Amino acid sequence: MRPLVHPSIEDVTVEGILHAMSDPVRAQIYIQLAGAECAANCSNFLQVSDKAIPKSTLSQHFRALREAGLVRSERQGVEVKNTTRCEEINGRFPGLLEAIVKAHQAQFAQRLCAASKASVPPPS
Amino acid sequence: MRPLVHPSIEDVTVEGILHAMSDPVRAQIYIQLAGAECAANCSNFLQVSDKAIPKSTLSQHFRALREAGLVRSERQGVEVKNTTRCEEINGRFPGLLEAIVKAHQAQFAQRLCAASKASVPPPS
DNA sequence: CCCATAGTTCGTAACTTATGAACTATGGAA
DNA sequence: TTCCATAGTTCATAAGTTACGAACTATGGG
Repeated sequence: MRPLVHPSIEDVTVEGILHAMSDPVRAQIYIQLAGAECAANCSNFLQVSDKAIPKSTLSQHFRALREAGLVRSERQGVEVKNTTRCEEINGRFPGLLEAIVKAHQAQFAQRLCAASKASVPPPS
Repeated sequence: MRPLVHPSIEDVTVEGILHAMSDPVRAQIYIQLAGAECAANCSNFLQVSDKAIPKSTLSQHFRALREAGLVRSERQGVEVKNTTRCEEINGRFPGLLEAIVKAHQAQFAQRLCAASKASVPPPS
């Protein structure tokens, strides 16, 4: 089993970050990691917004996040602990991650709002 | 030939924007459009950062930008004029496009800088 | 040593993207 | 009109990417 590979911060690209964050499952994972107090292991995400994610798929998503430079993964015993590399990325691309996370959250809020309106028929 | 389709602003998604902007050619096109004073036609981009783009590919890139909601395309005679929808998008996702464009530009500047250092050997 | 847990890798089917060739639309010239 | 050039789209297909079940690997107990 090959070791977990992380790009050095100079090799992290905007394209890579945007691509990684353009997948809703990965974006959700990243946002939860960013909001978490401590490192999370992969299995914490076998369930993402009501959707079951097969573990091979999850493993690939973590690899994508790792190779884009968004997360750092470290073996700890039988588990892999994941943390974001947001500080490094902020150093290189200030404001980028914050804007992306904020936009994802705004969209989530807008969807919730739209759904609640849909369930209450409009005044005729 | 089917007419040019644009999503309404409520149907524009963060995922879609990120995915569209994660391609370097599309990002370059978007950034140039955003900086342009007037609408540009597609053929202005048959050449993007020293790389020739086949016109069928270019057409697909414009379609991707259009369907992600990033640009508006309008037929004007034999040409198609393209403009960004940045104001609408800023209304829905404030700061997102600005951060992405800024990051792409920062990366471009960093690459230029790295290249100029590489051509001058380090002091031994 | 064996098992359970956590995750990775592999193989393949499904999807996406790039591009040449053929097509369509528009506007002007003959 | 008819013909042609220009600008772009669409189609077919080859190449690349992604999803996920099955098989595998690594680690830490009993």
